[in-house]
Amino acid sequence: MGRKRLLIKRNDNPCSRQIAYSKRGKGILNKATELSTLCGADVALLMFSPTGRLTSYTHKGRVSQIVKLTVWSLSVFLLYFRHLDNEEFLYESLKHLKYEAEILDKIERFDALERKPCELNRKKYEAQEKVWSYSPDVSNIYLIAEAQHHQQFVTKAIQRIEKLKVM
Amino acid sequence: MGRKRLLIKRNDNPCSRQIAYSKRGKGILNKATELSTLCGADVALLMFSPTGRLTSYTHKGRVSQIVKLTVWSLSVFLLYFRHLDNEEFLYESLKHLKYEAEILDKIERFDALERKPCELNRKKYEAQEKVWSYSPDVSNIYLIAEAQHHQQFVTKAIQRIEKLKVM
DNA sequence: ACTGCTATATATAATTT
DNA sequence: TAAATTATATATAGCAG
Repeated sequence: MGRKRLLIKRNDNPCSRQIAYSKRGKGILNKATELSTLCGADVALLMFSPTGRLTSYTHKGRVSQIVKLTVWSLSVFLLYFRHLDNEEFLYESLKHLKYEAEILDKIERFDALERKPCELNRKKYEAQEKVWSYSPDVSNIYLIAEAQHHQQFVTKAIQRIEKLKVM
Repeated sequence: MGRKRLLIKRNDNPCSRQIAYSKRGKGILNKATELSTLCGADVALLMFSPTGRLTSYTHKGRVSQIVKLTVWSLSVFLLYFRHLDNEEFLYESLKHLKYEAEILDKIERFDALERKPCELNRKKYEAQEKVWSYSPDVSNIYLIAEAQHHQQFVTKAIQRIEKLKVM
């Protein structure tokens, strides 16, 4: 889409790489917005620029809000590891984390069990297909805290489902 | 980009909405891939189709792998709530969750502290800007489990940072 | 739904300001 | 060096099978 046909290979010039990112980033953000409004699709887009800056898009739906919050936590953690030697940065991170924790403290009034959206009771094979179609490759996880975190999450999910199966 | 200029408004025809999603979904997926390879950017893209099917893209980097795994957990949970009345679906979910838990069990050999990538020691204001530029709106979270989950995560992050500040 | 086609709208690489 | 312009490549709306 430019004056020259472009090979999709890593651009080794840091300057033009950043320019390309800036342009294409805006483009894809626009596409995500269009897809979301046009088709009513729940879209979450996360982009870390070559210099590490995060840009994200999510429409106002439920799934994306949760994803956004999760990613925020992760991005803070990753920034923390990148800037371990920067005292002042750590202090700023800390302040922000405390603030977020306070907000999160107030969320407990919501309860998912009051919101069972069973209107989408589709055929069994459809449901199964969905579950199996998403198989994450977990071989590249480096943070032990993350692994444990997810492990706990999945374990709780199992317990919860098992409990509801018995009821 | 079609034969007619299109208003970016919700398409109320379910059939053509699905077709538009199918085409534009592929397009944005391609854009995400290009952005990632061309600019070396860490991109995560998550799209739920109008019928609820998840398509995701992440390059092979660390951040996105974690995000992908997180989102997988969330998507299973959300599907679970949508299909509460479907016994067989629950059983299939359960099988898959158990399998994932086993994989996660084997991840503990990685340790983030051996991988401190301090090469990006930039100016303070840059770091601060990054942290503050991402302010998630947490007002639309409906799952109490999710809120607690994130709260715990953030609390642990605080403790860890405070511990390292003292050292 | 799913391909392929084509006319047209959009995105963007190179260039200029 | 960032923003605007321009020439071209790409994406896709409307069709057809």
